[in-house]
Amino acid sequence: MANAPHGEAPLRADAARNRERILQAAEVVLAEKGADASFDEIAKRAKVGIGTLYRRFPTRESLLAAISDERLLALSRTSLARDDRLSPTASIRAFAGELVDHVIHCRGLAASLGAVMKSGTPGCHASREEARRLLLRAQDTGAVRRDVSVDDLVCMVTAISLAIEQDGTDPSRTSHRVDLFLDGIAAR
Amino acid sequence: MANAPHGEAPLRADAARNRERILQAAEVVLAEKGADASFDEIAKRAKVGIGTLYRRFPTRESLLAAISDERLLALSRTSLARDDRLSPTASIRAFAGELVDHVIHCRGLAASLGAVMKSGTPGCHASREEARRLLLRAQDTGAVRRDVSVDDLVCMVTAISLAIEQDGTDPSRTSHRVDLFLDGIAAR
DNA sequence: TAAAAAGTGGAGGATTGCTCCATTTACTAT
DNA sequence: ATAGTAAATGGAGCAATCCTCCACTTTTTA
Repeated sequence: MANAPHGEAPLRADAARNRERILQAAEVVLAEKGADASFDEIAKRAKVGIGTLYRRFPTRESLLAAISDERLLALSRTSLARDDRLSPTASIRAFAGELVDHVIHCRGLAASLGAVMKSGTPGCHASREEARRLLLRAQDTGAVRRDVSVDDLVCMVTAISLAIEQDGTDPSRTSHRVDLFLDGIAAR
Repeated sequence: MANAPHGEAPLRADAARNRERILQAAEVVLAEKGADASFDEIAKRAKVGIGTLYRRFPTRESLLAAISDERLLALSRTSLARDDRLSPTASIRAFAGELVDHVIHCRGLAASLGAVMKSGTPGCHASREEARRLLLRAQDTGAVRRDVSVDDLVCMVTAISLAIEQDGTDPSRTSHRVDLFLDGIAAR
């Protein structure tokens, strides 16, 4: 587990410890109360002053990004690792499905997924890169239209997740929807 | 212009007047500051006490639904009226495109579109009905897959609108995107 | 071990959400 | 017309949350 902000200077020992405490607390609180849980509560649970929380994670988005980071990194790696076993389209399908699963798991993340994915955290960056790679591969083999972008893909994932979160769509419809969207971007 | 809540007892004259004022103010403020604009500001602009606003629209969603209502009703009617002039697929395309336009116009509506459409307001209800009708017709002529639901369609509209709202995609690409996704639900 | 750098906590000002109820206004029945 | 009543109003005010700021503490460095 990385105890440093991906950005620059390494943290002082106590700061790194606190950062970790915050992330753990945040994960619990967010899973419990959704992505708009109060920062005060997170700080309290982490036994850290509110100031410390803000210093480390100036925006809600940066906190969400940090929490998602490891998972996204793992997702990207397994995706990369398996794609010689799957067709380009099937790879995208799998990756998108797993992404939805993660977003659903962090209740409320959906609404800010787009911003989070652009946050530059290693995992977020890696997963955007992986999405790009998947799309390019599929486009090169002629399976997907040329005019589809990574952002289009992220938007799909967002919309599917939102639907599940908000109007209580049955999560089992996820893969059906992913299919629909993917057929939409398929070349023909 | 309906001056009554769709639900029950008709409003008193002054209340109806105020309701209308609120809706007009809300439309302006929401278009200006997005769907999470403060209720206080809306009340102030409508020259109405905050209490009045809450009495009439207890939730943000109910306000959004009321604002969308007339427009959605109109959309449904024109859609119904023109469908002998358009192919089933073209009808859906047109309807979906107009829906996206409306959602874009109410900045921030996209994220709660699903919930709003289920609110039961006459316009929201009518447009869901119209969507259902369009889908069924297209499915009966074999133009669209059997496994596509109204909610799937709403989800797509959400995705397209989100894409435009969030990463500032050029709205002129809307119809292109609608095409993209409609191809996805086409039978083949 | 002392100076410098980094980090901390939480008080507090600002904003917003929402409730509550004394007062005002519109309807209704006579 | 008018009195009675039911509906509607406005905004004070409490609670929750956001986020900044800075006097103080802890770690690192030389």
